[in-house]
Amino acid sequence: MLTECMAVIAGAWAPNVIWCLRMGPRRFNELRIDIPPISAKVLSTRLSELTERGVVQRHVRDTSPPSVEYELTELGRELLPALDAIVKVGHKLKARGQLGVNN
Amino acid sequence: MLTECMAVIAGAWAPNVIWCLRMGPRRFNELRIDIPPISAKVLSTRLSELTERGVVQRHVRDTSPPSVEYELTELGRELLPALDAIVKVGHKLKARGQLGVNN
DNA sequence: TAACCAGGTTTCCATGAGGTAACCCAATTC
DNA sequence: GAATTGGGTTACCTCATGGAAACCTGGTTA
Repeated sequence: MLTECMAVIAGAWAPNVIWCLRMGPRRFNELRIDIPPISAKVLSTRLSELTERGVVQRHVRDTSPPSVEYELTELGRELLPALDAIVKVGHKLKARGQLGVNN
Repeated sequence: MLTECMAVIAGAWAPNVIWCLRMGPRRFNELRIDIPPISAKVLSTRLSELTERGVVQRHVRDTSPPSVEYELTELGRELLPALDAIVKVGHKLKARGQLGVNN
């Protein structure tokens, strides 16, 4: 049950993608810049998974060359408070010097 | 930043362990029963990581044979609303037939 | 004296997710 | 006609992670 639900945000960089989209729509290459270590392969995989899961929407705008925008769905936006809560705990732990991660 | 904070709940079954501890202290072998597919190795790894991160506390009770209880710290309990939020979204997606996971 | 318990630890192995880098396509600009 | 741009896809490799199963330790009971 929990396992199943956690699958919504599973996969490398998935939470980051959701997080970057919280401010509004973003294009493929913008996301690559927002999340520097992500590769095109993984970003595209993650975006299609998240789209398939109904968390993200893909819009193709008929410009030339066509540009593609990704944005959170309403349901996707419901994940933001969850990520927020995790970030808060993360900060507290960091303040205590626990949580020894790099970036 | 987010990446760093997400590390708090990283590793297989980590969210499940936290989730199982939400009702109160639990012993090693109880957790193995609560989360059937977890192996002793992974459970013990996860418990020590979570303890190190300050999310879980380990109590050895001087019985014979000594029993060990694990319980959420105050900080650990702050993760519960986050997991809750994710579960809620998971349920909505499931109701829509998206999210094709097994268990 | 042998077996049993809790609470792990150790060894070994396979797998699959992620990283790198090269490539693709069509339209546009130089 | 060559290069660029956006938005990817493909092929290949690697290495960390998790699973399985055996083992350990010290006290207890049969």
